[in-house]
Amino acid sequence: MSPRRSDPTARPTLVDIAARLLAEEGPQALSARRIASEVGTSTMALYTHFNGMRGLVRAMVHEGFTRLQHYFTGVEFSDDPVSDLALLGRAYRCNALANPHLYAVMFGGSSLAGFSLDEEDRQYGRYTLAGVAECAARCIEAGRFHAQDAELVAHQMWSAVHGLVVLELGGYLTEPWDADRLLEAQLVGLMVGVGDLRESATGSVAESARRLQEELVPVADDSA
Amino acid sequence: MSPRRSDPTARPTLVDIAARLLAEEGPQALSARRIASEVGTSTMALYTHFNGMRGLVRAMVHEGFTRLQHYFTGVEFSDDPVSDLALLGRAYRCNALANPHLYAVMFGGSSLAGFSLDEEDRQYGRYTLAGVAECAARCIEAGRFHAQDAELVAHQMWSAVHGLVVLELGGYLTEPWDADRLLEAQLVGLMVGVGDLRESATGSVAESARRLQEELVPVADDSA
DNA sequence: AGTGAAGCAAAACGCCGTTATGGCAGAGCC
DNA sequence: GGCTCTGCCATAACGGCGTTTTGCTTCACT
Repeated sequence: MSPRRSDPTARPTLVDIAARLLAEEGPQALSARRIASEVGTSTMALYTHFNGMRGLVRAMVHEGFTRLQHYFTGVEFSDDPVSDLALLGRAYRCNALANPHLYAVMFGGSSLAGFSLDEEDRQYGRYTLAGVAECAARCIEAGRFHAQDAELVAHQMWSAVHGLVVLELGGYLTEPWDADRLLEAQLVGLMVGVGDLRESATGSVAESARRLQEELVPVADDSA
Repeated sequence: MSPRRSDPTARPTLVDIAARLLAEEGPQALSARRIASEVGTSTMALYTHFNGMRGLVRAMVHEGFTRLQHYFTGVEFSDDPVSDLALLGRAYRCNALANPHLYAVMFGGSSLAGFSLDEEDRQYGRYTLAGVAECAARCIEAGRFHAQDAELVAHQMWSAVHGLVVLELGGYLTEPWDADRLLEAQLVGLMVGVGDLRESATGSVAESARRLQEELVPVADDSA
């Protein structure tokens, strides 16, 4: 009945090749026939293992959230939780820029092969962001934020950075209001908006920019 | 060479029917054959008038921005520019909720028929948001915002609300952190983040919620 | 009336996702 | 060893897709 969503031992190659195809040549290269010929089998393999094209796209979405999770776990908690939160935002963007097409499929855009997420997929996605809420809670505990609801703060963070990334991937952000500059303003604005002092927020965001190079880039580079 | 992008006198029916099809049955109903049979012609009409499927999707994107513009012009400037700005954010969301599939195509999601926007399309989209920057400038002039760059504020506003809407349309925002609640927090957070006093921001955002019913809903309902 | 261009119907081409059929290899059992 | 049974996949077909070609019709202009 249900497609074998993520059985890494059985056919890791198929979803990997599909992900590579999507990343390198975009959505239109991701056809059942093309994948099959790339793997060296017939299209039937795709049906026995993934119950069709939709099942494979679903498996790829899960893979996408796993990669996002990987970026998130790369940020270590410091004694400045606001800096941690800003770094999580940067990590979110890094993942999206590293896997732009996959990211587009994950968040409802790119209706690939008539694929649409179901509630289980979305719950899977929400769970990935649990760490952000945890970090927001630490900001509140530290007295940096006046906001009370850590989950709400996490969702504000999510939608703000997500919106920036979608516009960036869509090519809407160009000089002089490019994504890099907008991100800095957006992060500081977010922290101040939920209660941090502007001076503290500016410092923490700047600190997170420093940590991006030192902590996160090595994590992104290591080969799984 | 170039497809007749928006020639309202020649074939208004074709793009209208296509838009209706997209709105009522979603992206997979939007096929050249289906549209042709709905209009009562052959698929060739689609090529003589729009240079193929991509050209028609492009025309629909322009139509989408026109609708967004229509929502924007529905908000009248009051003597509280922050309330105006918040209302523009609400108008943006209203348009997206009224035309969800079209909205998805406009912003890079939903790679319909291999369609992708070109720089002209994006410039068309950016121009639509000029009014937001204008309103942000009025907030700055009124001394409500500490931020200096009105365009930057407009972009922050855009990406924050855009992100919220994309997550909402993707089904990611559920109780108790639903889109309605998140929008209120996001709007207040934005205003405070760019320099408004929390008390003033809360008042202006609440005022904009009142105006949404009085000003904008009538505009949305009037038939063109 | 003659001529030109424009618009569209019909059919075909090469893709697509999907399904039905059938062959083949290996496991379990006698 | 032989037998069956099951999982896996190659092949081929089906319907639908966007697009192109061809040619007919219609209509404006001289």
